[in-house]
Amino acid sequence: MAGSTQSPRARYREQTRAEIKEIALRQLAEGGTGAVALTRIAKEVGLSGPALYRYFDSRDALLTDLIRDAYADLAAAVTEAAEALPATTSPRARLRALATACRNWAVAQPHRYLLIQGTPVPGYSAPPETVDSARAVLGPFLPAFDGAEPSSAVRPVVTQMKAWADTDPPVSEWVRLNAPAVDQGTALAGAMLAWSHMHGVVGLEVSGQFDGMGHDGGTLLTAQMDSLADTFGLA
Amino acid sequence: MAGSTQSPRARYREQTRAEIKEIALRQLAEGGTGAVALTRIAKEVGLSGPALYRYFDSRDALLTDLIRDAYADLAAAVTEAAEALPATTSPRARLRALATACRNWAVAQPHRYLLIQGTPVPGYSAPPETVDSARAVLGPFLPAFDGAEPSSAVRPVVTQMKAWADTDPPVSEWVRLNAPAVDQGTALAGAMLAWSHMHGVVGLEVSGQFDGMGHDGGTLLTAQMDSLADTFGLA
DNA sequence: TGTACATCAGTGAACGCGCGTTCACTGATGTAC
DNA sequence: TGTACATCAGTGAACGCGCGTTCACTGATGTAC
Repeated sequence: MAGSTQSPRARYREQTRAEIKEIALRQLAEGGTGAVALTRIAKEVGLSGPALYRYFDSRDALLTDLIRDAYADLAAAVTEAAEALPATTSPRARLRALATACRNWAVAQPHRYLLIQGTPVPGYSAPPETVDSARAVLGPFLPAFDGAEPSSAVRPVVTQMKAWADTDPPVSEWVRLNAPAVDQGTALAGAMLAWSHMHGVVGLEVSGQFDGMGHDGGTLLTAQMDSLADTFGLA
Repeated sequence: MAGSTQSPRARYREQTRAEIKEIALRQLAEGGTGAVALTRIAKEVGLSGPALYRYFDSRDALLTDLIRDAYADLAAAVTEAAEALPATTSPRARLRALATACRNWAVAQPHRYLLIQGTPVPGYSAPPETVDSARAVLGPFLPAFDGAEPSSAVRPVVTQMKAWADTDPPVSEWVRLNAPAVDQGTALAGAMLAWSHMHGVVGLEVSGQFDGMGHDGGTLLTAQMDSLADTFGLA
């Protein structure tokens, strides 16, 4: 809607911006953050170097955009997966489905996953909206812990998360919005553990640590989600 | 012993090599892999740029050394922790202790952890001995799964690991050496899961993702190890 | 509908930088007889 | 113990590179009256 009312100039501008980002992503995939170079991007788009500064204030601004996009994209993938679940889906199946959606996204585009979850880009500080995006990714996990009864092993985590929610109103609010009926400490602990499991598997997989092990990250992740469900006494 | 028979020249040489690496590590800590620059290292050691080539064939050779050292160091930390355990230590306590040793090492020197487990260095291919080092880190985890009875959640992983051991003799041999009495699939699955849990927590922690969450990686990791013990029915 | 002006995309030249690496060479330290 | 030679650490100059970014400028596209 906003798109169709755009002036031709603005539309063209958006198009070029998109093309620039696309090439930047390809460079990222090929050689990591350090390989994203304005000069070479310009050459590929068919522009002179300085022209890029009409579209991005600096190299950092471009990277920021890529990071923001990646977060939003991952969040969208998870949200979409959550919305595709029938209302009758068991918590266990929900965990599986969401975690798998995350992993699929990451494995399909490792460079983007590494961009947001990997080694922090040196000298670069993430925009504050990153926190919101991380929440958008994790939000759909929260309601899976409805009626959970955490085992003694994870109870310290529940306690710590409860304390966090109690002292950080936005967090508490976020949990309430996504999972109104669930104990806050339990929901947060569950989501936290799910996140950590996810990153454990995907992080290793994406860094190529499983290569030549005749071994599949999907099996590992599913198993971890299943035992997470067990740990929280979920159906 | 070998050290004391070294000629003065050789000793001096080793000393300079060590100094170079030390500075490289500091650069790594300050600005990531990309910040490791021979030119600046030389200046800090008080040598001219080309002189560094007497000590390392190239920048890549230096990085290789750093990676090898880091692996060896981490492996040593874990091994040491394993040897400090009394013979009567419960499997559960063993898992906790080893995982904590890993985490302590990583948290104390995040840049080195990121060097070996983080985003792969672009254009750099790891030396094959890396596999051995990874095994040295994971080896001490294997005997913890003596007498384990894996829950149904992780049984698919056990099956997959069993298949791996059956088709990869060196792996099978490695498991047998570290945990002769344990079912190979079970031991491998346990170590794999422990590794993944470890990386999940430490990877997020080291990338600063837990900042401002009033929340501690140690609690999370301990909880994960405890539930891993539960999942495998360990005492 | 035409004109005057403002906005915007894009250019080429230039700056300054630090990088990895090669080369021909010097002087000190070790080694063999 | 002395001498001849080989090895090694280190130097300064130089190469070529690509990088991010600034600047003054041109020409096209939009906008207001």
